[in-house]
Amino acid sequence: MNVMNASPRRKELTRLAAQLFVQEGFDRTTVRMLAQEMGIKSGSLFHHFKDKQEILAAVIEEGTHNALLIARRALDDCEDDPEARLRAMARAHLETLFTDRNAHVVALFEWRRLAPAASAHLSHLRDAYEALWVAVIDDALAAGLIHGDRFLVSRFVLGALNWTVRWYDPDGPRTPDDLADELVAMIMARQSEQGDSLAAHD
Amino acid sequence: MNVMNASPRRKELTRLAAQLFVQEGFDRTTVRMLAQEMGIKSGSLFHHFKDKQEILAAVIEEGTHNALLIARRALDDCEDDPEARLRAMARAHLETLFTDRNAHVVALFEWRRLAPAASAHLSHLRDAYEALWVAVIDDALAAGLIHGDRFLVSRFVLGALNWTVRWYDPDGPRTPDDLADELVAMIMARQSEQGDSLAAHD
DNA sequence: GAGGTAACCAAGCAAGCGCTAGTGTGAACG
DNA sequence: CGTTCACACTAGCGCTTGCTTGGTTACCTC
Repeated sequence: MNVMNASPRRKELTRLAAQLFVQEGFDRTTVRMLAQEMGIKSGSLFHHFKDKQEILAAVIEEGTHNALLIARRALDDCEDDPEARLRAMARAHLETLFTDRNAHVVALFEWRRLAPAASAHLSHLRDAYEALWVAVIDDALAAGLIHGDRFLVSRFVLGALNWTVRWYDPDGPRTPDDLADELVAMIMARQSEQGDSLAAHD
Repeated sequence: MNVMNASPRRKELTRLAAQLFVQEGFDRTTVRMLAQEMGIKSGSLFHHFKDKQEILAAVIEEGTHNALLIARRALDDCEDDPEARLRAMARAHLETLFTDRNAHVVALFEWRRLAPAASAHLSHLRDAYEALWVAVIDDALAAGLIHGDRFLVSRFVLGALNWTVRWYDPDGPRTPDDLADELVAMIMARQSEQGDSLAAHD
């Protein structure tokens, strides 16, 4: 049922489903389209998933689970000052957003299609992830690195980051890390010389 | 066909459609649901709109049209310095986002459901709106009010603003103007309460 | 080689979908 | 008074939807 005990086959099917959900949207993706993409017939799909809803839940769970892992690892690996942690979180967010892009686009834009039960379960995963952000933002505020309302700042930052999936071009000149650094530079009260040179570079 | 020569009845129907599209999503909203909400039978709907697509286009056109009007008025009415203009745009954006919330949520999250023809037509409206933003951001950059890449800054700001529809509670303690002011404060290089010296650079 | 199991298929059902055709009605207009 | 027109209705067509059913393989285990 959950992301841990999924068969390899199911994982692969989940990946393909995520791709289709992004291309077409959840509602317009039919079980027949899913089956065809997977190289099986539509009836066989229900051997792997109870119903279409469960496919959506699997996609979102996989993505959110990975985001949590990547963010935790990034925080563990980075230096222990507020600026480094803030930058690490922003980088980790964009890294997972674009390596696991399909799953995250689905999580961001098709969440409401989840049945209430699945939504409740997955909310915990998402809350755990957001808690990491809030902690990092709080530290940055306490250190005077940024200022403003903790709630608003975190929402604005997450909004700016999440919205990148609507315009960012991975084939363009900018790396996800460039974006993360630029965003951190933008919101920092006291711009460092490094922030300026980053902004000028291109 | 367009937002100018629409009958009052059609405008009212468009408003109701926007509400349903937000509640259920475009794909899950059936013509029967729309008709019931409007107090007519499903067949009668096609007297007012050519097809379901046209309803979506009408909703989005109405919303984008209003956004453009409000933004232009806000820029006309405000003082002529970069900071005031930046603040005015942010306020106008949130004002239209929440007075016309349904239409804008549809425009933001159901744009892809538009048929190519309608999408092409409405893109011009949206581009005109974004051009206002780019001009204001450019002025703010030139004045040293903010710094960073003009492209990235505008994307980040619009992302942060647009994402508010996902979390902002109109019944909460904060007004849209509060949000706008806080966002502008967050990205401004020179915070008022902090006599930071950075006029030297750039 | 018997039994179990994971993976698949063919066929199709019941419900719901967008949309059309043809008709009725009351108000407006010459 | 007759015509027109906006607006609504009834009835249903043709198609697609998510999902079920009953059965068939291929492989693993004892």
